Amino acid sequence: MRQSTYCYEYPRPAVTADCIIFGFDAGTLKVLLIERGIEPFKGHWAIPGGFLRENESAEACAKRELFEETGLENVFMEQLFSFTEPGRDPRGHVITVAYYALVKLSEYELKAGDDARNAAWFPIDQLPALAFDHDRILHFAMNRLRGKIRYQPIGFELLPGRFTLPDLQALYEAILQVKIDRRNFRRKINQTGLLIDQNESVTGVPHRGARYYSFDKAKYEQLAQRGFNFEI
Amino acid sequence: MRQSTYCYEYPRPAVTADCIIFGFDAGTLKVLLIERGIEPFKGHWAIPGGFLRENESAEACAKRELFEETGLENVFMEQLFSFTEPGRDPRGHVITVAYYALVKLSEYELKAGDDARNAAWFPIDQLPALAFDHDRILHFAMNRLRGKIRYQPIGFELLPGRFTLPDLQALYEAILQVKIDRRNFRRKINQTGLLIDQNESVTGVPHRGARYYSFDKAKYEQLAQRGFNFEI
DNA sequence: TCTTCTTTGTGTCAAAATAACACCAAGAAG
DNA sequence: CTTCTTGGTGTTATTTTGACACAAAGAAGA
Repeated sequence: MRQSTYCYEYPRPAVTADCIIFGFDAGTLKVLLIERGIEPFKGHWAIPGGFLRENESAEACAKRELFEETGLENVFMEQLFSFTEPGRDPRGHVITVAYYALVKLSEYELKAGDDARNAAWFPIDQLPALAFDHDRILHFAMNRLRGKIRYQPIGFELLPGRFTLPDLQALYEAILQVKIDRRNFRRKINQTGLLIDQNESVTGVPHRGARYYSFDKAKYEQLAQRGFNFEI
Repeated sequence: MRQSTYCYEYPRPAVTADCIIFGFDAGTLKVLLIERGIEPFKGHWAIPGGFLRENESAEACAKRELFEETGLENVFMEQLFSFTEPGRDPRGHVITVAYYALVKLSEYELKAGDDARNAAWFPIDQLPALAFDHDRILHFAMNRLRGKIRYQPIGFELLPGRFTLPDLQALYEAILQVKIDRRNFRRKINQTGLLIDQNESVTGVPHRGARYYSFDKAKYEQLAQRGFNFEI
C-alpha cells in the first residue's frame, strides 16, 4: 500500500471523531445530543464530536469529547464505523470515525450538573431532527448495541454498580425491544455465574425490595481469556 | 460536533484505505499481499491499499485497489476498522480505513494471470514480515472473519458458485480452526434450506464424486429481511 | 482382477438448552 | 383489612446439540 503518492500531499479530507453516548434511565435508552451553535446546521441537534488535533488518534479525540460533554472518564467506548462519503458535510470532504460509549447515568448526574452546555438526553424513540448524516450514524449505533448486548456483557455499563434483576431485564427489553420471560431471563443470567449477590434489597418507594446484584467484571475477563462466551 | 474549528484547516492526517483480500484454496485460507517497491518498508510485504483521491470515499478507494490488484469487481467487501494512532507510518500521521474482501480464487485466476505485479497469496499461517502495523490489521481481519462466518453466510463468497459439502466444511474448519463432525455439520447446513442441490457429482480425481450445491443468495436475502438468522 | 484404502453419505440416541407456564409472599394503595 | 402490584421461585414439554457407526463407490496398489 501507499505506493501511489497521489493525495499523500494535499488535498486531504478533514477527519472528525464523533461519539454516540448512550445512557439508560427509567426504563428507556437515551442518547446525549448537542445543540449546534454555529453553521452549518446551526440550531440542529448533533452527536458530540470534533476534529482530530495534530497527532491525536480518533479514539483519544472521542474520549476527549466524551469527557468535555459529560465529565466522565474510563467508560466503555468502542469504535463503531467510519463514514467517509464526500458530501456528508457541506464544508467539504469530512471523514468521521464514529464511536459509541455506554455511561452510567447515575455517575453522569454527579459530574455534569455544573455545565451549562446545550446538551440533552433524548429517548431513542423521541429523537429530534439531526445535523449532517447523524441519524444514520445513530441508527448504526443502535443496531450495533442491539447485536452486541446479546453476546457481550456490556449492558452492565449502562447500570449503576448495584442493580436489581428487574432493572437488568428492563434494560435488555428496552434495547432489544422484546418482552422476555422473567424466569427464563433470571435462569440465563444466573448460569453465567457473573453476578454477585449484594445480600441487600431495595428499600423505599416500590413494593417489596428487589435484591441488589453487581457484575463481576474481573471474573468475566478471566473467563473471557479462556474462551468463555457470554450469551443471553 | 465540529464546533471547534481547530484542525478543520491543516494540519490534517493523510487517509488511506487498505483491503485485506481473502481467498480459499486447497483447504487453506490465504491473503493477497503486495511487495512494496518504495520506501518506507521497501521490500516488505503489505496489505494492498492507497491514499484516498480527492472526493473519494474510503470504500470506493478500497474497491479501486481491489480491482487494480485482482481485476475483480462486485465481490464481498466490508469495512473492518479504522486505525488512527499517530506513529503508524514514519512519514507522518496516516489514518487507515481497513476493509476486508472475500474473493473466489477460481475467478481470480481467470482475470489476474496477465498482471506481473509483485503480488502473492500467502496461507494465513505462513505470513512473511509485514510493513507498518499490517500484521495487527491482518489479525483483526482474521478475528472478524472468524466471528462473522458463524452468523452470516459469507463463507460462500470464498467458494466457487458450485461447491460440495466437504468443500464447505473444510472452509469452516480452516477458518474456525476446529474439527467439525460431518453429520452434524450437514444437518445444520441443510436445515437452513439455503443450498440448492445441483443434482450432479464431482467427476475425476478424487474417489466417488461428492454432490454439488450452490448457495441460494436471493432466498437468503428475502429471509434476512424478515429477521431470519443464519447460524452455524 | 482382486484386495485394500479413502472418501461420501446417512440416522439414532442421550444430553443439554430453551420456551412456556402458575403460584406464593411482601409491601403499597385504597 | 382488602386489593393490587411487584418480586421471587420450579417443572415440564419441546427443541437443539453432540456423540457416534456403518455401508457404498471409486481409486490405488498388489
